[in-house]
Amino acid sequence: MNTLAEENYLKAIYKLASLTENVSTNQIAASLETKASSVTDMLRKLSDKTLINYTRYQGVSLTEAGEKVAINIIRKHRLWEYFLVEKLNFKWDEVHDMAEEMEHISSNELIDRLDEFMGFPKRDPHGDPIPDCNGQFKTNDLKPISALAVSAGGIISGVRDHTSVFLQYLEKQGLIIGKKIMIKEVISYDNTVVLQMDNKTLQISREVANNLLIAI
Amino acid sequence: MNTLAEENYLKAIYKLASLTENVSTNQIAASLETKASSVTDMLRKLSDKTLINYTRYQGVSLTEAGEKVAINIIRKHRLWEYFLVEKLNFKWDEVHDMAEEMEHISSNELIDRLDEFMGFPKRDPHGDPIPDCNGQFKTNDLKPISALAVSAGGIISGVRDHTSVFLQYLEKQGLIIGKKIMIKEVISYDNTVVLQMDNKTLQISREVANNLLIAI
DNA sequence: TCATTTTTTTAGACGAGTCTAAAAATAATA
DNA sequence: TATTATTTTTAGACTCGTCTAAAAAAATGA
Ligand SMILES: [Mn+2]
Ligand SMILES: [Mn+2]
Ligand SMILES: [Mn+2]
Ligand SMILES: [Mn+2]
Repeated sequence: MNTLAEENYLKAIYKLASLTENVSTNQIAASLETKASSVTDMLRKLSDKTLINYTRYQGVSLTEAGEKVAINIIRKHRLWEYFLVEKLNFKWDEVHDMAEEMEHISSNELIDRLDEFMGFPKRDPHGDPIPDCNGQFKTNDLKPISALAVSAGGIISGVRDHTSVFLQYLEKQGLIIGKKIMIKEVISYDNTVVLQMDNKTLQISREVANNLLIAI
Repeated sequence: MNTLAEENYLKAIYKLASLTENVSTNQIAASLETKASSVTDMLRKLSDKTLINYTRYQGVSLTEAGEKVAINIIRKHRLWEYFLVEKLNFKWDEVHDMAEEMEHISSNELIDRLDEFMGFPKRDPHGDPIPDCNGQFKTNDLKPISALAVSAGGIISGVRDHTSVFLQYLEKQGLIIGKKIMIKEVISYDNTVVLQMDNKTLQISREVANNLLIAI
């Protein structure tokens, strides 16, 4: 059907499209750690397969067919992550790279049965919604902690950064999904956020606050 | 580490080596449904990586390193097949092609945890032994039914042909792993084998008898 | 043994996916 | 608006894995 490289491009475009309507060549290159010239080549190929809308210098968007493929890859990624954590007892910071490979296992029958085997989970270990077999899922209506005002609060429900080093830091601080937090203060000097959790006070940097998502 | 193509070549060489000591270029080409010239190219590459012993026109054998890689791929293949049948309720004739993809998932930690999750199974759905995490496994001491004399018998314990069409045929005839059979007669005209199973008599062709393995 | 057949290797090409360097188009700014 | 800076595309090359066609080596057998 589609090659591994094509699938990775479609997924990257899908994720970038949630931020900006039309995705640029350079954005894709940065996201896939490749060169703009390589991206241009691939865009022509994906365009020929009518998986993206592409006109030179104009940026790209996914077609309906392309979006369907992208969502299916994300579905696989998140279900495998869930499997690795819930069934094989990996930690949430260990599963992303493995899922990056497993999301390309082609069989849909397999992934549907995996979904059923695990009881149709709704969220992956990082709080991201898992699309169902028709590609439907609730969009995450989450805000970064950095967007909250003082005395506002909520429940930790997702992360923007899936790297092992970030997730391990959160774990160490006890900042895991499901925890309730409240903003006590934002230090104006460097935007450090002081927050309350479990009757404890702790400080997180602006950068961490940007990458930690709260359900309000 | 090794590419997908390299892994498939190593696995093919390993399987062919169980039949003949030194494996020929043409044998590999046939087994992988590719051309002899492609095989020669890959052999040079695998030789450079010291995964095979290769001298021109002489055929190949795996080095210790190459054999280790091959056994690990087979371990992954069989564990995934077991998973698909035992956990996701696929039938034994449905899992081979999926496992062909899954055997290339790289993480050994993952496969070791999968092994543990399933209780360290010793045989895959087709009766083939599953190597443990050190590559150890009992060699299958099985004979094809066609090698048995009249009035000899045993327990169906493996298959030589993993194609869906063959396995479905066996299933339909009730010739599944664990069943006890006994040879009643071999018809000399075409070597059709008449056998007894569950107080029933049934006939199988020479070809089927060649591909159905018995523990004696 | 020597000619013929078979097997294996080499030579040269191709597509996929990538790269660097340079050109073209677009955006920013003086 | 004209010039400069940035972004994007093109041109040409490379690796990987494959192919066909042809040459070389090995096996067969008259
Ligand atoms: Mn992930
Ligand atoms: Mn995730
Ligand atoms: Mn198999
Ligand atoms: Mn098997």
